[in-house]
Amino acid sequence: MQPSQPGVILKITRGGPGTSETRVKSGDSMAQNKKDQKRADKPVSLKILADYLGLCPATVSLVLNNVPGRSIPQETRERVRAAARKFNYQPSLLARSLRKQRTFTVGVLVPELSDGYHTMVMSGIGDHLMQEGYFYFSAHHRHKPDLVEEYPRLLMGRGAEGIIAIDTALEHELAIPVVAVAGHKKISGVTNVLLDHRRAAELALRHLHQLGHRHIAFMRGQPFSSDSDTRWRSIVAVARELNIEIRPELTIQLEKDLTSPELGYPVVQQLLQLKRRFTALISFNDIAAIGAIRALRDANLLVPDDVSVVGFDDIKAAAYHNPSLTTIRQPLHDMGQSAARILLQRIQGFKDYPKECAVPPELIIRESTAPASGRSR
Amino acid sequence: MQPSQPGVILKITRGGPGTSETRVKSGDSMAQNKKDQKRADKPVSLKILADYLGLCPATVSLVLNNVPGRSIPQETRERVRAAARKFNYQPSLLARSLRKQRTFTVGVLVPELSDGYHTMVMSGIGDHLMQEGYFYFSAHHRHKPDLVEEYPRLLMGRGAEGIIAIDTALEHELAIPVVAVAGHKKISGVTNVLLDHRRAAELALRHLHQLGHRHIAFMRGQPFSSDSDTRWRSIVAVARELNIEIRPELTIQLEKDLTSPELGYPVVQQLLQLKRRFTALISFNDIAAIGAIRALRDANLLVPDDVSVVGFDDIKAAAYHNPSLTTIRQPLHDMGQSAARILLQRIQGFKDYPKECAVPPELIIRESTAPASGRSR
DNA sequence: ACTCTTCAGACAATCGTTTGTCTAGGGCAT
DNA sequence: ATGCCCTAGACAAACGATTGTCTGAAGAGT
Repeated sequence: MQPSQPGVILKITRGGPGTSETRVKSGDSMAQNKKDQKRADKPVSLKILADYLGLCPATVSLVLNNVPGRSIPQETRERVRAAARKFNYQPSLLARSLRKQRTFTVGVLVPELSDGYHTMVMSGIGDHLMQEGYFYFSAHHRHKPDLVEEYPRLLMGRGAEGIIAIDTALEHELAIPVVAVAGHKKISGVTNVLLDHRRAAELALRHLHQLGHRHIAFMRGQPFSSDSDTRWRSIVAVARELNIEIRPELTIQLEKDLTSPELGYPVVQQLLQLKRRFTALISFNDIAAIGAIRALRDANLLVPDDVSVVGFDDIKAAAYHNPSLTTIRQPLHDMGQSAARILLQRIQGFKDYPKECAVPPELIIRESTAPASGRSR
Repeated sequence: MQPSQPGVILKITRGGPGTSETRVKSGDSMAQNKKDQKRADKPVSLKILADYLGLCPATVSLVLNNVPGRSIPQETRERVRAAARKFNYQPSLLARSLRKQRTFTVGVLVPELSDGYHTMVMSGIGDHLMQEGYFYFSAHHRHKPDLVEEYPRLLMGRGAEGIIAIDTALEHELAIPVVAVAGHKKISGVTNVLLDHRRAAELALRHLHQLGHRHIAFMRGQPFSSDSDTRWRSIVAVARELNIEIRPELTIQLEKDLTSPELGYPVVQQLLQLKRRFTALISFNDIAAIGAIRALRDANLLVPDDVSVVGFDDIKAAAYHNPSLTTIRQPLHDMGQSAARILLQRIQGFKDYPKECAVPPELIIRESTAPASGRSR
């Protein structure tokens, strides 16, 4: 039994055979009698606990970790556990990591923290990692190449056992497993989790084509966005098959590094100034689509009556925008989870990991698309 | 000069007086002659570097850290630095942290990873922390009390030197500095960064009052949301001063734990079924406001013609919604930055930290509010 | 009474750094 | 030639945990 001893932190309960000093850590003068250990100057370590119990740190460690194959009587085990509870002992993951060469930590590289796309992926990642007992550092780089280069190194220095890179242009192989979400470059040691863009292009173009749209404007993503290129090439390929013409003068290009709808507004304004006829617009993503719709509306064009708009991603706002967005859903949360799952498998030494994991998109039809009316510009 | 030696990793360049073994780490059999150390089984440590240089680890550490007051000739310094570069030496922050008892790591506690409010605060936090050379663990708890209790302990075990809690109901004091964003409970050792809710209520109510609204519906936040209570009390107080009546039958209460506009939709639907006249709605936040607007529209009510809606937060979607939202802006990014700044000050031992840091809200007038027309319900 | 097992736990090395102290040797002045 | 100081590093002890090996004592068996 361990009666609580207010005012005294360390006390040898039973003198051990060898070490029977009442060693009191230097920090713990008797001035420390405020409360039990509330204002803990330092968290209590294994050694402190061991001294208190009259045992050696190793033994305490064995008990608390339930190491099998060690003979320690039940009574002692309980004494140890009681003391651990009493002092609210929390093992130092730092020390443990150093010793075991395992940190249960990964690094997550992301361009931006407050963007819908990235945060939905991150929530999938976070869910899986926390569930599996891992923690993660997130580092945002805003597409700055020097940071993209530097952060993986720093993360490794902090013990990251693997890295998940979201929409990030990694340049080369790393010494630890890497999973890239929306990564297109083939790099040795990097698993790419990405959308089936071919299928996505089919869904979007077929939908518009079936609605009778023949004059379609296209918005290309920013050069630094990983998906831009692949998505565009898929669109071009599918358009050819469907005999849909892609006109250069109806093709606009995002440039700015924004995560607000402001992204899509000016480019669509410019498009409108050309006065070319089009009845539909395929936007690079939902955020830009919202900006595009605003630009159309400001030009007295109704969506979908005059122009149909298809978004991409299906971020949360898409369903509640006015008009609600027809969009190509990426299962972002799932993609994050898959990325985390694959990464942990690789960390745990699973060799036959996939080099690539393609997930299927889904067409979500809402209000922003309608049959081509013919009266539009 | 250090000619590169492909195929040989460790080589004593100059025999030191005492230790002149060509000690090769067990892992580095001569099978490892693929490339220099690309597929690094293990990152190169100070000891490996020291063996290679014929120095002792301590000396190498002294050089690389530029420790002042140590006499080491320039030539040696350069030799050391060249080797560090060559092997791409990255010090283990783990080991360093253990030794120096400083981790340059903080923990961020957040209910949800993919919510506009939280992520905007996080981006402010992230900006400041990274800029100051800190990394952070984020942990999301979805308002589950056991996780809210557990995560701070785990974070401390991982060496977090401080914690930032966003919209999180902490219960008690911790042994490390804590800054709460939108925390209202007064807890010893916790600095609260919060909005001036009194001022916010004034801005919202005055605005509607000046537009002629007299029948105003109010939406209260979820009980688990930190701001709910304070915000509501401020509204009640200001309403009394302005002689605005708060009718129970026009007061609705959010319950669900959602971060999508779905949050506000059903409660407003229910409100509409009561068929009570109101010309304006003050929403708990922008997300719920978007859902509310959708509910109004589905009931054939126009915003702002029939009902004016005021949001709260000014998330990015607010400006681009249709109609764009009149809202009370919280400087979320700034609040995150302030929280991080205060936390780091406290970690660095700054004693006279504020117990509270109130930031001013701002009224952003957009399209969702208009003069009361009288023709509304 | 003697040996052999087993039990309960101590001991020590280790993970990769940092940092206070110590020393061998060289150069200098006397 | 002697003593002293300085230089350039080595040495060792941490930090807090884990883990393989070792030992003293008690108990069992003959």
